[in-house]
Amino acid sequence: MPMTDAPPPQRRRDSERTRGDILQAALEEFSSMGHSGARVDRIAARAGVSKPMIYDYFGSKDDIYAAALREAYVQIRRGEAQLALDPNNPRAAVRELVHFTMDHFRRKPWFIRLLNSENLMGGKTVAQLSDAADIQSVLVTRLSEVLAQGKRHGVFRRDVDPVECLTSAPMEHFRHLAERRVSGSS
Amino acid sequence: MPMTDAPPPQRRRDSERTRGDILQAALEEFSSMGHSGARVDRIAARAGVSKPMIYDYFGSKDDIYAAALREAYVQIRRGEAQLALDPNNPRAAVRELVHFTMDHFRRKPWFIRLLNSENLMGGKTVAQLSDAADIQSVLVTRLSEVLAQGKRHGVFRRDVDPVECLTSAPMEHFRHLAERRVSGSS
Amino acid sequence: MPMTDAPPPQRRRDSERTRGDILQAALEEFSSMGHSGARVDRIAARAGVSKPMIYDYFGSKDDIYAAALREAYVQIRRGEAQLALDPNNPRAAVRELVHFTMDHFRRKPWFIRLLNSENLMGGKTVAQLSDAADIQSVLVTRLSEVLAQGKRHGVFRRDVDPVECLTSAPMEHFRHLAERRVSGSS
Amino acid sequence: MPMTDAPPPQRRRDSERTRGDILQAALEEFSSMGHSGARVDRIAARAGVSKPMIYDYFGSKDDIYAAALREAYVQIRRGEAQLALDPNNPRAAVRELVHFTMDHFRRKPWFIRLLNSENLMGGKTVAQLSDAADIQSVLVTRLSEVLAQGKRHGVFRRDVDPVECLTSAPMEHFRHLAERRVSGSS
DNA sequence: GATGAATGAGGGTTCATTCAT
DNA sequence: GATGAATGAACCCTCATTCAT
Repeated sequence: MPMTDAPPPQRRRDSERTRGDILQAALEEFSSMGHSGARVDRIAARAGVSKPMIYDYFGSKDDIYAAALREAYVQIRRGEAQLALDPNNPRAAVRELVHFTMDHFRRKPWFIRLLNSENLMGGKTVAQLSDAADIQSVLVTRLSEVLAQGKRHGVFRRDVDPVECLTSAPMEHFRHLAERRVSGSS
Repeated sequence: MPMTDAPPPQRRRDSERTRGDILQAALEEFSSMGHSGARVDRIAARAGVSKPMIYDYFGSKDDIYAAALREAYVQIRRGEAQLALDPNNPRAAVRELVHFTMDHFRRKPWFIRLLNSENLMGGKTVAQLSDAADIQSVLVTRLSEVLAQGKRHGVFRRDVDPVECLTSAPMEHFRHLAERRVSGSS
Repeated sequence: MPMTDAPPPQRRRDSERTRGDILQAALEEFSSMGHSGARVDRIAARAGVSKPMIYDYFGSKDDIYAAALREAYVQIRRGEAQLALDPNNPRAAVRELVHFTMDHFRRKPWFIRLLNSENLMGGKTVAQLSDAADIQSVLVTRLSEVLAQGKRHGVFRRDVDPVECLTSAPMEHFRHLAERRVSGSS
Repeated sequence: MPMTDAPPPQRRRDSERTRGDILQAALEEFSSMGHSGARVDRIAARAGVSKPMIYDYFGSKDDIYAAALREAYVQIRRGEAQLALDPNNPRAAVRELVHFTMDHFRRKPWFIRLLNSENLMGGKTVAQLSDAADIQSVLVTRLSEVLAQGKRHGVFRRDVDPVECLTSAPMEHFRHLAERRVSGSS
């Protein structure tokens, strides 16, 4: 009579991994359901842990939301940091950055949905993450370099504040592009 | 003694107006809070009616949501219908349509937020509105006309399904524009 | 086939009475179980209402607790107010007051248990009831009168602050009496 | 090389001390927060041990509560046992006992609060401690001696059951004293 | 012996929805 | 037609308790 009955669920003892699993599950749940539509039970189920663990690792639903948002930004910034931007060709560098961002949107649709969900809850903005500045600094630094080079090369007409680029709503940005595109092609 | 067919119209007027008030309140609540963030109490308070009235006029929270979505589309379509599109200049006609849409987005920010909130509730899509087809038909018709003319004039290279234009995510649309814009300007 | 099935629970529509029922139930539950031992479910069950009603009438568990405490004081003060105290015999008046209080303790044992339960939750004291002063003022007034008369008649040796009488812990009071009694009788 | 019978005693010492620490922490927690207000986490933190240790040394929250209650009684009884009561002066002996008890209350306020907390949990009474009788027997014995002597000396009018003295609520006891005091002084 | 990690069972609170006037 | 009063079903969160190292 061999031991054929599967071992009991064998609760994970790896706290690092558990934390990651919860975060991933939260990312999925929040981006697909929004902040108020998300259910802590579902996050727990997706992560394969019990509900109280979520409160052990993160403090509350809002805290997991913040952590998920933070994680999303960390992921995209990490990708940007690994980009090889040619400092001598600022135009191409900007193009590269935009392309990477767009590609990230397409490859991880939950990202843009998660960002959108921010608008739907009063007051909770990514800017309120305690270390938001640190996280965004990666992009700011790279953008600054590129813009500085561009100015030096005479490619861009005037000083552009990289932080302003970040804070201007993407919609506005796209709107401009769209309008110019249409009028430009007539 | 003029206008003596009195009471009924007045009643109906009030009834109609109450319905409108509720709808407007729902529009505001849903677009600012999202589907699950919205509270029926708040809609009632905003509309200045009691909660049961809401269930009298609409059947359930989801029904009000659908009605609000419908109303939003009706409003934008009504605007489009009043647009004077030159059938002999399809390029300009498309430009006009896009401009109107963009302007609508800017003037009524709740519209785009309401549309976004759709993605955040599983399954509930505008397509599920019972008369979605009818509502959208205004735009479809106009777009069809324009595209047909354009094809005839040789402006557009190939058949374009107007419905496909509507269902493709706006983001995708913008992405194309953005990518072309960048590469086109290098 | 006569109508023998009892009418449905016939939900109470009398908000005044419902409020009173909840308060009474809370009084019982809190005094028998203490603040943290009390269960909102049980209060609701005792009062014969559903749980949400408790949150409609009072705002939270802590608020019902405060209301119950308040009610307890109101009840004992009401009794004191109806006491006929002879202003010309301060000694007898004090005796009367003490007797009434003791009797109240004996007739409504929950009262003293409810008061005791205060000590078991940090910070929550009767003094924190917003209108504590108003409620206690009945006793303060009566006590002041009696003490003033007593002083005038030369019965009490010196000014006694009635408020101090109230704030001094009953235990301390009893301890003094007990010690004097024992030593006095030796 | 003195004192080489080393490890075991030391171990036992530590074990004993850990147990004592937990008990002391429990005493503080239970008397300040009541039975249901007490948190096992806090007891562990106060005692400087991990939570599972508590379940190793005691079996459950209720068991710690019982142990704390027991410890409280053991402490007061130990004090009483060391009292030098003059068997030939029963009146003074009783006075001494009462004085000691009152002093104990004053010096260790948590004692009376812990006792009070009993009333606030249904069913859990000191009487349910398995060895309650043994613990209380110290006082019973001493009281019996004193009362017996008193009767022999003709100081007390009739048989008094010492156990009844213990079970009658302290409040009742104080009430008698208070009433007599007031009426006696008129 | 000691502990970090994990959980079942329940507690307080909210919310969409209905009843009865 | 209109509403104050009421509720079932969750939802977020906590807590005593145990497992596995």
